Amino acid sequence: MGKANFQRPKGTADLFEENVHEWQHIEQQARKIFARYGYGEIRTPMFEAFDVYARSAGDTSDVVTKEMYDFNDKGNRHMALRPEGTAGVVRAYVENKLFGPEHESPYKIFYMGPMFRYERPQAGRFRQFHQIGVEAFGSKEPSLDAEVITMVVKFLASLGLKGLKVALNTLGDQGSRQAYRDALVAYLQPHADELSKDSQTRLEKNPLRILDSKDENDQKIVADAPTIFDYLSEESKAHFAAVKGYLDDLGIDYEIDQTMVRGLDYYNDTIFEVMTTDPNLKGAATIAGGGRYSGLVEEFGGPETPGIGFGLGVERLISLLQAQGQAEMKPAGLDFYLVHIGEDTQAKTLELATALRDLGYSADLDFTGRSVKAQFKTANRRDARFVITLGEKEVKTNQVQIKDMATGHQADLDLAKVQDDLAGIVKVLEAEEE
RNA sequence: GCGGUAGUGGUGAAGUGGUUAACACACUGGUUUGUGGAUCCAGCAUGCGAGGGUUCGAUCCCCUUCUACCGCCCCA
Repeated sequence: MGKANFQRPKGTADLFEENVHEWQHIEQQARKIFARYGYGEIRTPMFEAFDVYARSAGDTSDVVTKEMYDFNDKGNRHMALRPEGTAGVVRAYVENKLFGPEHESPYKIFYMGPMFRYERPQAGRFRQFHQIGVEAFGSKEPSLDAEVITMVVKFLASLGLKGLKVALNTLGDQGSRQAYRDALVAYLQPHADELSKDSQTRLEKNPLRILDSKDENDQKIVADAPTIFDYLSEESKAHFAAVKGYLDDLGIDYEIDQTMVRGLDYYNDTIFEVMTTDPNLKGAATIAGGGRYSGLVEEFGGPETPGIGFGLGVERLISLLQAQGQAEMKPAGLDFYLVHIGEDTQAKTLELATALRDLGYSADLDFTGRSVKAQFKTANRRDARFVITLGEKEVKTNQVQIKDMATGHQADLDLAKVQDDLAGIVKVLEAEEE
């Protein structure tokens, strides 16, 4: 293990080889599908002024009070590594006046990259983790809610995931939410003594959280609590009904979950989560979470603009993919592996490899002076389609051997005419495979 | 931030207060020297997360620390 001081920071990961392939696949899939829905990419800084996050998340939220990875820079500015994507995107939206008339509305964008939270690592929870997220600004239309939800579902489906469910709820508008909150507190207050310790503090800080408490007794008490649906304004009711209607039309399955709430204050109306029912990820069942919000753009000095978005945890997504055996982790096999014998062949071999690469093939060779047998073993391990052998003899005659690793058949290849010959020879060898 | 479990080579792991730390996989080399995926042979931890202590002696006992994992808070 070596020196203890050179360990990677707590809660971070090094990704390489197979792991990277799955990441690339996911990111590529996201770009492809989001583009179909008209979402362009936005890249914002990985850190912002501390206040950007404090302002958007609410000063008392856990994210701000205990999870922020913050620091003072050399100019004594209070900065923070981004704990989530929305705040930075909203800041950029306002700062670049993307609400201006020359830009599309709704303004639809996605982002992907690392996020940071100073907390104790655990299953599906890291100090540096990655999110793929989406935001759409400037439309209150419920059809946009439906589009966003549909897009996540389609994206996840494209990765071959199974056992997912979309949980849907509404928080109502500001007024509905406040009225409901009061009603909930009024209902719970008489039971305060019976509530779990955690829920007693939640009663003060964030009563809605009690709804999804894990404590059994809390759940019993909550079972008879009033629901948000009793307090929705007509407008919020209509909005939610419309979202459900669109999702039904689109054939997207969802479940209404009245106990689902949000950690951040700015959400209202539609909220949703995509969760897995896979028991392996019980502690990190939520793969993606999002919803509609209002007031954020104003908070950053822009015009009143509604928004909707979601964030998706890539690490969680990957553990789920792996649990389901869906992770595609085989690297692509090599087209050509060049075996060379003798020291004088190195130059010629490198030359041939370069020529093959210029022709668009993948090709590799040995750089450690190993035996022919060893080189063939490597070719095999690299899943090479063809092996080309160069020895003293071949260099002299300019005729090399090309071997089809699947069949063992060999043919001669004229080095002087690689470009013209190759395709023909490959065709012949392939024919012999029949 | 709180509580719990663990930490042996590239990997999975066995193991004991006392000369050479099992076994398997992987890897490297060889099996007549220019040909792979099989078999067989050989090699592969001066070291048991790090630091300190107890002891004649510690990988195995004690303390501290780091890290990972599990649960809570919270969340992706």
